[in-house]
Amino acid sequence: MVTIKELAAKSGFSKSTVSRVINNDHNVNEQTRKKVLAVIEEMDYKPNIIARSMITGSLPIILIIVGDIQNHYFARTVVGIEKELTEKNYMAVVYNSMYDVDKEKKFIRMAKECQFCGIIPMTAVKSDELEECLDEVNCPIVLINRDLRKKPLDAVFGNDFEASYIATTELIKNGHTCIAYISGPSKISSVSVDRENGYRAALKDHDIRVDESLIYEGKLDMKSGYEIGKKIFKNTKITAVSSNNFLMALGVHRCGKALGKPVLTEFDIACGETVPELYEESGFIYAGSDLEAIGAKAAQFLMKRINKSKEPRQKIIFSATKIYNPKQIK
Amino acid sequence: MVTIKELAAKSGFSKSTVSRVINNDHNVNEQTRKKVLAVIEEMDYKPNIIARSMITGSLPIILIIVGDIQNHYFARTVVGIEKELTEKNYMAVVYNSMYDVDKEKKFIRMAKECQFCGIIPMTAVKSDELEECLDEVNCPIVLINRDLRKKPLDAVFGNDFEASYIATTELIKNGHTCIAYISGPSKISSVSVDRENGYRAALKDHDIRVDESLIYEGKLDMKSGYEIGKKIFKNTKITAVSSNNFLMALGVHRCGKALGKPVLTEFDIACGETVPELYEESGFIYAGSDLEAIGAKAAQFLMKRINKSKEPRQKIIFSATKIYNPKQIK
DNA sequence: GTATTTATTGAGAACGTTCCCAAAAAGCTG
DNA sequence: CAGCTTTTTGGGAACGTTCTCAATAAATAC
Repeated sequence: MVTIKELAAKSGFSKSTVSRVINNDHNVNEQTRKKVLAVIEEMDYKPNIIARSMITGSLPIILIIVGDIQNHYFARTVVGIEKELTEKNYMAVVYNSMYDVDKEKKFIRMAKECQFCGIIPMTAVKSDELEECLDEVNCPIVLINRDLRKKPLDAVFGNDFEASYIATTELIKNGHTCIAYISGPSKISSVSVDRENGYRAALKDHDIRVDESLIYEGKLDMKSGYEIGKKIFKNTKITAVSSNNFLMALGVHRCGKALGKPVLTEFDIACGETVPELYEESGFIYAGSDLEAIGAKAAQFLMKRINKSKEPRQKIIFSATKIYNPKQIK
Repeated sequence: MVTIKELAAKSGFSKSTVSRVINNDHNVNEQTRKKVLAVIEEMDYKPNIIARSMITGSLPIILIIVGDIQNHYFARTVVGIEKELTEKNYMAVVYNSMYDVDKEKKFIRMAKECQFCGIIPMTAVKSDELEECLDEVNCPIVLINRDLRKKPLDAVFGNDFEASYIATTELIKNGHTCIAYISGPSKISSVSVDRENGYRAALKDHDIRVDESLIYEGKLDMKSGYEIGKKIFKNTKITAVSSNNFLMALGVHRCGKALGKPVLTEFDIACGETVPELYEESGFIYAGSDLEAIGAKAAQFLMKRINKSKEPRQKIIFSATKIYNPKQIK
């Protein structure tokens, strides 16, 4: 590999001058700059990233921690982050914690040891331990759909209240009045609380009484949706379900099919987040924020901090713009 | 951060000796080793990866190129690779080429510039350009489900013939005799050829004549499956489809539902690869190799090469062990 | 007891950059 | 043209490792 030293020898200038040209420092004569640039071109010089990182003390790599990359929610957001990073010549290492707090802590420590230049922890659960762990880290951090109690950090959010409100409203538009709700575990994340409130508000705004017995608390996974489905289908008054998330909605769908119910035809199922690409036109009703856009924004925030921006802490909320209801098309 | 220099000062030995202890070089007195290790423990020393990479000339990071990380085929394999790497303190950067050869070339060059220590190119298409590009790279490369014409490299394969053979046989077990097939573009990859041969062999072995008019060539995506579905459902003799891949199978399913056909109940759909986790018990018949295992094996191969193994080039084929047919359970 | 080997340690270069500071060259002021 | 500032350049340290080679200490051989 060609080094600065060789460029210096070939061009007749010193290492320092060549370095200045490379980092386009303005303290260099226009003539010299041209000559050096010509040599760079000629020798096909590429800077040694490791050597550069040796000086700066960090690699142009950021760590993204996700619960499970096979979950579309994380996958899409990561795609958004990476598109943004690649453009700016940064890279990302993605780690799956499989929703294990200890693993997440391990990854965060690793990011420090590996001298990554930033972290986007899309960590699974709220935890004081995790907050402490993030406190020890000295590189920039940007949060997605999460706030920390103590540390004020840049954060990007989807509008979960709105998403659930819209999804539920679509059910009402389709003529449903007896709509069950499957909530998430409210203690863990504010997302679940917001979505449930969206459901409640949608009913109220359409003069439908909220029946607490129609609200079931699930565990966010498909199995949980399946089990709750069994209860829901016993109550023949219910003609539709609004679910906190897609996986539980899918569970209800599976359950309904197993029981021979007219799911996705007469019996509608909605959820307050976008669905995986493969399910996009499969009949589920959904509303959610643009995950790729959220990821991209988070990456932008992070890069600003990496470049030592002193702007006050920012927080952005993305509206729920991805809406789908097959019965209301055309 | 604690450095070797500080360890040296504190322990009373030289940088060199401390370095030897860290890399457990045997040329060091047992007493000294213990003392130094105690200091390392006490000061919570962590080696500086960048400085180390400066010497070795490469980062402990490998590049994985995939067509699209949102495709379960890639996602699962990547999970397998990463599990293996993380254990050995290596990291992975994953890039989505979105099936664009130019992007893939760009990524390969980048891996070289960034001095990554290995590449697993799960590249989309066969291409001479790409082969040339890989030729220029000097770090170890391991292939998955692909062979290069010129360069003999370690490679890991799924058994595609077998997978398609099994999937088709399951359809026959379910009582079907008039089974259409959706092939992939045969010019691009040997995978498509193998799977088609699996279909043909399954029919022959069960004394069913292969009717060439029942074989449709698709483009691997859902839309393509949907379009072919239209043709298939016109022919009322056909009672089942065996598809090259899952996405086209899903397309047929969508088409069938739109046309009001009894898909996944009377009309069976099978494919010669595993399906995304969310579709695992949705009614599709499938057979395929364990993608995580394939990924893990590829990572092992790669790490052997990184550690300068001089073993002859290896090639492993994973049998199609993941089989699902809802009608043949119990 | 001297010579030779072996085990253990240390000094210092090297990796390819960036950064600080000083030197040289050029331009300006009076 | 002396004295000043500004522009442009170069020398060399620094980053934290590993690696080579030499030096010392200990052990063995004769």
